[in-house]
Amino acid sequence: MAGRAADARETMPTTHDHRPDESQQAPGELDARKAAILNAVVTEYIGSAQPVGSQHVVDAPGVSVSSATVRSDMAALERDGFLAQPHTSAGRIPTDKGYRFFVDHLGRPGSLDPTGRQQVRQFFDHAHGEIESMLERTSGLLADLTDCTAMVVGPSHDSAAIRSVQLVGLGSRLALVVVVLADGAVQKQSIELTEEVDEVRLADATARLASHALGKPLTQVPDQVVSTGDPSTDRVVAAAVDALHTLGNNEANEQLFVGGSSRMAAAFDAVDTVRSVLTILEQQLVVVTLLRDILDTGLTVAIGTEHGIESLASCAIVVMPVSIDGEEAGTIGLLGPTRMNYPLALAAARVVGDRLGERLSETGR
Amino acid sequence: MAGRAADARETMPTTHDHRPDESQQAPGELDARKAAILNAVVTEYIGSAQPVGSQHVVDAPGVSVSSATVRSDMAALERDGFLAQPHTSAGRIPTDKGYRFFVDHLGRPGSLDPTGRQQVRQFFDHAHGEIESMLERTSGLLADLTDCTAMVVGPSHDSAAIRSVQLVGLGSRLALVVVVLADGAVQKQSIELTEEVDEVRLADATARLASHALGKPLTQVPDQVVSTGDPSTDRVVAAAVDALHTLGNNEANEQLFVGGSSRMAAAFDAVDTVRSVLTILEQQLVVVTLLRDILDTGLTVAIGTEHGIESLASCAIVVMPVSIDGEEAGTIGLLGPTRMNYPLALAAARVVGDRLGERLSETGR
DNA sequence: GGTCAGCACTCACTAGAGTGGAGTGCCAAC
DNA sequence: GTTGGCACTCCACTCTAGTGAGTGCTGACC
Repeated sequence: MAGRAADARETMPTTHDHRPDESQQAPGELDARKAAILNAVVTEYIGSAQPVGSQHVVDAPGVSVSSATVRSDMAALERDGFLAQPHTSAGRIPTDKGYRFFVDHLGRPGSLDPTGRQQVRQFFDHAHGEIESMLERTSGLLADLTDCTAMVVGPSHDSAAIRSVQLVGLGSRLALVVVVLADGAVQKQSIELTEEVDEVRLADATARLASHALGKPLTQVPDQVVSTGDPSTDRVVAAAVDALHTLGNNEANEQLFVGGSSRMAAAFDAVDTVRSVLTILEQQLVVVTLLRDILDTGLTVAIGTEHGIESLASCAIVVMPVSIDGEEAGTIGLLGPTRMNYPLALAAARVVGDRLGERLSETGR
Repeated sequence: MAGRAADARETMPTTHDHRPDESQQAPGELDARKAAILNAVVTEYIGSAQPVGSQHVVDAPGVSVSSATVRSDMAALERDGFLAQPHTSAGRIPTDKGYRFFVDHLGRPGSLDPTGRQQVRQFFDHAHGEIESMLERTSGLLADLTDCTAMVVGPSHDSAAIRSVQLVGLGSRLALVVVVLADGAVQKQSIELTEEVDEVRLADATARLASHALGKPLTQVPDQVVSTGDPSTDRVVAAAVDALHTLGNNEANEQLFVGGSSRMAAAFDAVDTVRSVLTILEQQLVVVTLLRDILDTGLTVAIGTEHGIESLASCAIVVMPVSIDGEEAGTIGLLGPTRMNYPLALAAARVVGDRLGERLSETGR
């Protein structure tokens, strides 16, 4: 049998020879029919989660050949790493590379179905409340639309100017620095005082702090403050400036909202996988970094091992930046199994991202 | 065979007759040995998740009888609803009623193991930062200690007096009401203005608002405000007072932090159960209400269907109020399968709850 | 040379039969 | 009331076909 296989392979090189002529009319490195077959396999597998056999593919558009021919093409696709077989005599399932090709060349841009569009419209028509609760609910919306777990990262406040700063006494030696930024964010940081400070001094300190910090982003508040003349007040101001820097350098600066994490449980049937994915989702910093990394590499979709996180090897992530007035400010992410519905997820992320951006720029500043 | 069973039952009533004499020295409604057997079954089942046979119980403390006698007692416990059999010729597993008896009468108060105590001590020694992040991390600690999902509800701000109130302009017709409460909480609410308002008027409005609202809890700020003399400023103040009421009546007043939700995936092997439990956990309001309901009924532990939520029928919940200076302010909850380790969970909740309360009363006011 | 019907083959999945063992309930005896 | 003994139950496991969806190969056709 080994002999036969070898014979067969000798007649095969033709598969490679024919590429130059056909690759022109086909996307990427695959001829049109192979692309169509890959498309059909991915599409069906996304729907059924079952290995796809050659018979299921013959009726797909662009594939008007017999199942035998499809089989031969599928074998070629497998050799090239686009498809895989769970075991001999089973159908094919797409590999990460197969999904990648699908996303890059095949999946039509796709748009939301009318129900989805309606849902989005309704959501943003009735959107109200503070930005945090809106982002929270947006994550829920996205999860509903795509049946994926949705991650929404709030705008970074790095460049937002301080609009107001105030010192509020809370106890004899405890005060709160409350900052309002130009984008409407409110942040607080408590400071312990080395001595008791009365209301008048706090007011003085607030005034000095304001004249010193107003209009600058948190990170760019200068260290050196002109003295108020009163050393005790000066110490309070210094502590408050420190607090502002702490806030500015806070790495949990961007808030993360995760919606629909329960959908990961439906996506996999191995409880272990579910657990490890949920463990990742619990780590805010990891998730935020992950999304940023993907964006930084210029990707919109990260499939399987393309992002570095091992526990998410059977997942795909769709990311979409949210921009306010052209400026990048926040990120949307969708997490699902590698066999997620990419066209839908991409469409949903795009639409919701755009609308969210518009919405935020209306109210935000 | 049916005949035999009937015969057997005729000789059985003795099981009931003997109760009056023995129930004195035994807790609840069970004689000492049955209680010991139940104890052993629950304890072993919590550890192994496997039905427990009579043989596994004979060596347990308080059970110095043969397996045959144990079987007869187990049969009685089953008749009384404390144990159940997955099928004939299988061991017994505790019913909800069995767990209830265990929790009420058997499980020794129990304390954390040294490692756990160490962990708690370390945590609170190094605890720092704002209350929100501390509660968040507390939920993580609890999850680590108990291997359950932990829920931490922050203090209610219902009775906290307003310590500072301020209006900050954000755009031509947009302003932010920023409130600092006596417990250190900062809340914000944006208000849309019907007309453009300059900084001077905002300052006037802030001053009036302060003299009007300072020292009162959010919900008790009076509607009627003394006029500033300027109708435009008055309108701003009115809108701000409205905003304060909105904040005060916000039902999401108490923040919820959920930690270790991934542990639910490890607790059940049915993916469906995991999904439905996670779905509940996503609904903040439901969870907060649930915890409050359980506390209100005077329970510390709610097992199976004792709380009303159907999707949590295979779960148990441990709740523990957190008090600051004797005043109830927050709740700790632990969610696990009904076969969770109750003594451990109770001990952990108590210790962490106490320490958290102390900690909050130190810094909070 | 690509396409295709035909064919032999592979292998997960299912159903049924058989077996071992953990567990039960009952009973007669102590 | 307790106990050892005994018959019985039924899950869990293994083994054995049998089935069917799927494959790869081949030789013939256009």
